[in-house]
Amino acid sequence: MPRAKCPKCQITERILKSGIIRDKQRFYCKDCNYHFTLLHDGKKQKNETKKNNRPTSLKDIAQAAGISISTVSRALNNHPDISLETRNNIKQLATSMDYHPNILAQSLVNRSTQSLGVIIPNLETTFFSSMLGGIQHIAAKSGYRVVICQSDENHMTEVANLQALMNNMIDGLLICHTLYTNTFDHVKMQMNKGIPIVQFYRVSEELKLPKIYSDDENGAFQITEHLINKGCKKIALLLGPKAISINNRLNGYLKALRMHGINKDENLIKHVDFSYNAVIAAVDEWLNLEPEIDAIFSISDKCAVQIIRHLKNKNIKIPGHISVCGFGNEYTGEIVEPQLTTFDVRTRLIGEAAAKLLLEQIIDKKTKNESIMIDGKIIIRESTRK
Amino acid sequence: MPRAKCPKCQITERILKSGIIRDKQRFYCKDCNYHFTLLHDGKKQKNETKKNNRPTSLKDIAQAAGISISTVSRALNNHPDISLETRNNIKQLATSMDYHPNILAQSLVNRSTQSLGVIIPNLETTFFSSMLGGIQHIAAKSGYRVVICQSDENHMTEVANLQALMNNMIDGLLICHTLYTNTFDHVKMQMNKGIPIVQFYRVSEELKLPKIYSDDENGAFQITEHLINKGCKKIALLLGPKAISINNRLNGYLKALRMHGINKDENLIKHVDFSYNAVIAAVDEWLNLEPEIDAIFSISDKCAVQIIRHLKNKNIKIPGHISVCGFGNEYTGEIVEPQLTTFDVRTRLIGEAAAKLLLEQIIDKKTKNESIMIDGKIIIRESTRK
DNA sequence: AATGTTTGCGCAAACGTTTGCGATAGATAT
DNA sequence: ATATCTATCGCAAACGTTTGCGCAAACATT
Repeated sequence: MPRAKCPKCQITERILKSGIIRDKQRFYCKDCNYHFTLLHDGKKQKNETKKNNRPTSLKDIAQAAGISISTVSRALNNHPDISLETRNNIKQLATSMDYHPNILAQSLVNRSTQSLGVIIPNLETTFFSSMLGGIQHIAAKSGYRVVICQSDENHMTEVANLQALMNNMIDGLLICHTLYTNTFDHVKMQMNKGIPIVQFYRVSEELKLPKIYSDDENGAFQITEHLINKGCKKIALLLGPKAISINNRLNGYLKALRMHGINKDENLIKHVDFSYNAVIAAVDEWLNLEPEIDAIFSISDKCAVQIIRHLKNKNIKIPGHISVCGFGNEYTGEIVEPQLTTFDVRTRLIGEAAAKLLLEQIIDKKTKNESIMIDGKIIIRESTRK
Repeated sequence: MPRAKCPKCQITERILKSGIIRDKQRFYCKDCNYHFTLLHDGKKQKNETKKNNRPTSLKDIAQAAGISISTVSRALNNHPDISLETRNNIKQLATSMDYHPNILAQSLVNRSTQSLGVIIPNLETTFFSSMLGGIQHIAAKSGYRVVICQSDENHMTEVANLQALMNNMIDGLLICHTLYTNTFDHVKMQMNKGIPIVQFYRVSEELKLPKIYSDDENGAFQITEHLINKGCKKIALLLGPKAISINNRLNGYLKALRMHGINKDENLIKHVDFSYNAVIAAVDEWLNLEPEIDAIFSISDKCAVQIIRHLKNKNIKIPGHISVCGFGNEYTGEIVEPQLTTFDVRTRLIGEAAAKLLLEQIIDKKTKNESIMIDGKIIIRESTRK
C-alpha cells in the first residue's frame, strides 16, 4: 500500500494511520497536525452535478439579483416592506428562473403541511371511495392535499398508518375505523398533539372527538317499518361483526318492531363477517326456519345483492315470497333484478362533511366537539314491492 | 395615547415614533439608541405553551441526556461510531420521551419524502379505485406513502395537480391522464427534475416515459372475434372521446373484422363522452339502421350495462336479438341480467405494476424506459351466449 | 438646519434533521 | 515509556424557508 500524502504539506513521511472512520482509512500528518482520509475522486464531480440538478432556491435568486434572501422571500410573498419596483423585478426573475418554493422547507418553518391524512378501510369499494371523493373535493377547494392510507380492514395496519401519518406529515386527520377496531388507545395517544382529528362513518363513542354519523338508526328504522307496512312479520336481520357504532342499525330495527308490536326473535338476528360464505350460510339457516321468514334486511348492499342472487338460484320469488332490503345505496342495487330497496346513506356527503369539519378546526385553530349526522333517504325499489 | 416606555432605560421622555412596522407602532428611544415596539402581553404565554405543545425533538433528548444532538441522531440511527451503552441509553430515553422523528426535516435534508404522488381521473369508479388499491398496496409494502390527486377528468386540474405535487412533495409520480388531455407540455416541463414518472393505463406515446399498458388492442380483438364466432356480422362499436392510446381498442376491433373478411362500416363506429344521454342516443341511432345490427361492443362496462337496461326496456332480446359486450370487467357486469361478456383488464394489476416500476426507478436511482403490458382475459357470460 | 418619520432592505435565528470532519481520552503496539 | 492507533463524541454546516429586529437612507415636518 502506497503511503498517503498529506493534502496540506504534500509530504508522505511522518504520516500515521489514524483509525477507520466512516469505512475509510484515516491518516494523521504529524507535520501539520492534520487529519485526513483519501477522498474518492468522484466527489468533486458529484458536487457539481448536484448543484446543477437542484431546483432553484431563494438563494439562487438572491445571488442572481445581488440582494438578500429575505428580500426575495418577502417580495414573492407580497410583503409590504418591499418596494413595488424590486418586487416586480424579483417576481419576474423568479419565473424566468423557474422558481417554485420548496414545500418541505415551508412546512418545516410554518409548522403546517397543507395536507390532510385519511385512514380508510378500503379504497376499492364504491362505498368508501365515494366518501374519499367527497373528502378530496372539499380539501382541494381549500388548497389542501390528501394523503391516503388504506387499513385493509386490519386493525394493526390502522395503528401503523396512524403512527406514520401523525409525525408531522399532516395538519389534520380523517379516520374511518376498521370493522375489527375495538380498542382506541392508538388514537388517544395522538389526541394531545394538537392535530385535529375527525372520525367519520365508523366512529367510536369512546373518543371525545368530532364525528360524522350516518343516519343509521333512523335508516334501519325506516327500512324495517317499510317492510312491516308491506305486510312482513318475520324479518331477518343480517348484521356485520359486532363492532363500533354501526350496530345502532340494530336499534333502529328493534325500535320499528316494538312500535308495531312485533316481538324480537333472536333467531332472526345474525352477525357475520362480510364474506360470501358466511352470508349464504346465514341465509340458508333462515330458510329452514318455521314458520317461514318473509323478509331479509341486510346491513350491506353488497350482501343484499348476493342474497338476491342466491334466492333466485333457489327459485324463491322476490318480493313475492321474501322481500330483501339492503343498506348503503350502492350502484349494484340499481342493476340487480329485482332492483334493491335500500337506504341511501349519501357517502359522498359524509366525506364532504368530514373534510369540512376538519378544515374548520385547522383554520380556526380550535378543536371542536361538534358532531354531525348526515341524513339519508330510503329508496324503495322492486325487491320489496308486492 | 399614553407615551411609550423604553424597555431598556425605562424612561418615557425622549421617545420618538419610528414608523409602522409589521402593522405595529414602532418607537425609538433617543437615550439608549434603541428601537422597540409595544409587545402584546400574550407573547410570553404563547411562547411557553408553544414549547410545551411541541413534539420532542433530538434537541430535547440531547439536553435531557447532556450530550450533543449529533450523538443522539447517530445513536438512534445505529451508527457504529456510538458506543453500545450510550446508544441503548439514548434509545430508551427517546421512547420514554415519546420521540418520533420529524419527517419533514428528514425529507428536507435527505431530499426524499418516502411518498409517491398519484394523479388519477376519478376516485369513485371501481375501475380506477382498484388501480389505486394496487398502487397503495405495493407502495405500503416498501414503506412509501401515497399522495393522491384526482383530476376529475379535467385537463386543467391535472396540470394544477402536477404542479403542486412536483414541488418537493414526492419521490416519484404515477399519472393516468384525463380523457381530454391531448397536450403534454405540463409533463414535459417536469421531466428534467430528476423525479421519475410512470404513466399508467391512459398513456401518451408523445412522452418518453415508462408506461403500463393495458392489453387493449388484443382485448378488443378477442371480444370482436368472439362476437363474430357467435355469428354476429354487424357489430356496432361505442368508443369514448377521441383521445390518447385508449383508442387502439379501435385497432383491435378493425383487425378482427379484417381477419374475418367483414367490411368496416363507419356508421357502426361512434365516439361519445360517457354521459348517459350520449350513450342512449348512439344506441337509438344504431337501432334504426338497416339491415339491423346484431351486436354492440361498448368500450366501457358502465355504458354496456346502461345499454343492456335500455335494450331490455325496449323488449329487445339479449343476446337473442343483439349481443352486448363491455370492456373492463367491473362488478356490475356480473350483476346485470343477462350477465355481461367483457374483457378483464386487471386494473389492480395495472396499479401494482405501475407502482413497482416507479419504485424500481426511485430505489435504483436511474430512469428506465421500459414499458409493460398487463395481459387481460376475456370473460364470456350470458350477454353473448346464444 | 434640525428634528422627526418612513421606507426599504439585510442579518441572523429558527424549524428539526443528517453528516463531514475535528478532537480527545484511552487502548494497543513498539 | 513512547509512539501509534482506535473508539467515541462534539462542532458546525447544510437542506430551503420565514420572520423579528436593526439600520441607513430618504423623506417630511418644524
